[in-house]
Amino acid sequence: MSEETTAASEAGPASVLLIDDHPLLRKGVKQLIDLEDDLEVIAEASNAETGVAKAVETDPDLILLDLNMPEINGIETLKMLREADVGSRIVVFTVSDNEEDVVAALRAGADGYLLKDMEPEELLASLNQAALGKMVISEKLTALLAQALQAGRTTKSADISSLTPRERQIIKLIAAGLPNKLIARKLSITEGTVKVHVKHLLKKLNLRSRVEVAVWAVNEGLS
Amino acid sequence: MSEETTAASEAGPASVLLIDDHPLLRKGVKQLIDLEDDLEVIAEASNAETGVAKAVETDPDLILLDLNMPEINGIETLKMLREADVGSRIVVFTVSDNEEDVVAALRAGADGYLLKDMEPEELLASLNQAALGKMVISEKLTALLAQALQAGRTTKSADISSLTPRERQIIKLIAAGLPNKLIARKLSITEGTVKVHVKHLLKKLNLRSRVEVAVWAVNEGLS
DNA sequence: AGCGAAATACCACTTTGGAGGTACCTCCAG
DNA sequence: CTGGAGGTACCTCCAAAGTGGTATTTCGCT
Repeated sequence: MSEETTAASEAGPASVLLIDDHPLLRKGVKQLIDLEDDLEVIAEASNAETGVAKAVETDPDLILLDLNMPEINGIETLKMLREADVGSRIVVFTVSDNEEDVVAALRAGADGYLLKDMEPEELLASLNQAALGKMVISEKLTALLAQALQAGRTTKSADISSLTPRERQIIKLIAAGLPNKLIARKLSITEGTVKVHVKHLLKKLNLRSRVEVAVWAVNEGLS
Repeated sequence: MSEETTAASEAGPASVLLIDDHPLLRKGVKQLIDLEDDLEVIAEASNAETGVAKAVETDPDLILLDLNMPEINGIETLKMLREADVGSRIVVFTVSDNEEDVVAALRAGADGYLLKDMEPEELLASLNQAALGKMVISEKLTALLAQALQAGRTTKSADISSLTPRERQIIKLIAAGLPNKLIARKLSITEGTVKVHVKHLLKKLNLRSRVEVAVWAVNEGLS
């Protein structure tokens, strides 16, 4: 194997699905893309639901996704797409150069993040790259990203001082690799309660799993 | 609440379950324990199965567990006890001062590790401590333990050189906090396959969860 | 006296993770 | 050319993790 199995490419031009609630912009992008032999818009959608449906239906190579949509925003849509096991490359295409959006999108599994104020040629070049599997990010954002990643920061990211004593105690045990059950045993509380603390920890530190908590703690020196 | 809920103590002497395939030794220990007002042997077992059964049945405060038993060894028994959600303090009582055994026992959730060549008075003192929730370890072992923990080592612990390229690739992603699904996406393989690699990783590194793998990797500098 | 944060507990539920097993393919060494 | 190692996939099954609630107690601060 090694082909056919993962991406749905090979053969002709790479198929593109546009998801954007702005018809005019879709039209413009479509025209632009159709100038390119290697890319072809095979479907469009103006909201999350139909977007996901079309994605599942057409399994495109690339999905261009707007962030600012009514009702269900782009990040949610992104998650929905991934939930639906859409394997397509997903590139966020938006006006927002807000750090939180960028980080959230990449976190949610975006394969690229492009700003709508790009030059058309740049956009095409980026989309081609994306279709080939490269992660594409607008240059304007690289500095911002570097900064965000640097401090291990992602969005605001609180620090250890915002944690309660109990939480600090538990984070160390997580970093020691203990499962909730053992943490509970060690602290003589129920596993359910440990879960509550872990939940709060994840919330406060803006992390997504105990693994991230453990890594964070280790890097933070919470040995 | 705050009492009654966690340990099953209060009231009279702490109840003790002996699990050891050596009847004579059981008898000796029982006599010794019965000299102590604060401890009482309420059951005995000569193998894993009946040991677990009695533990579930009597929910003792303390379980004294021999490691060298036929058929199912002590470590397995220990795991079975924890599986069965036996909340009792479990103290391993054995002749083995082998590092692997000690580490494995503590890993498996033992609350103590005592050597059979202890002085009777020491044993009693230790058991009392254990019944009160203290972790008890024979002094002879402390040096060994310190050494084992020091290098993050636990048992022999293989190193990164024993991993295949694919495994090395995956361990980094685990350390980045990615769940299997995202790792699969990133490597363009199925989640099932990722699980296989993770399984092998756990086996090779002798770790018990992806959290431990992540911590190990971070400490190892696999950023 | 009253309020709010922290800690605890429980419950129902969904999603991940991990174990164990089979199977197929490729590449390389013996 | 046979066999093993590595990689991939798929399967079932069960445990662990996480989410969303509600609720109680304790403690410290107005």
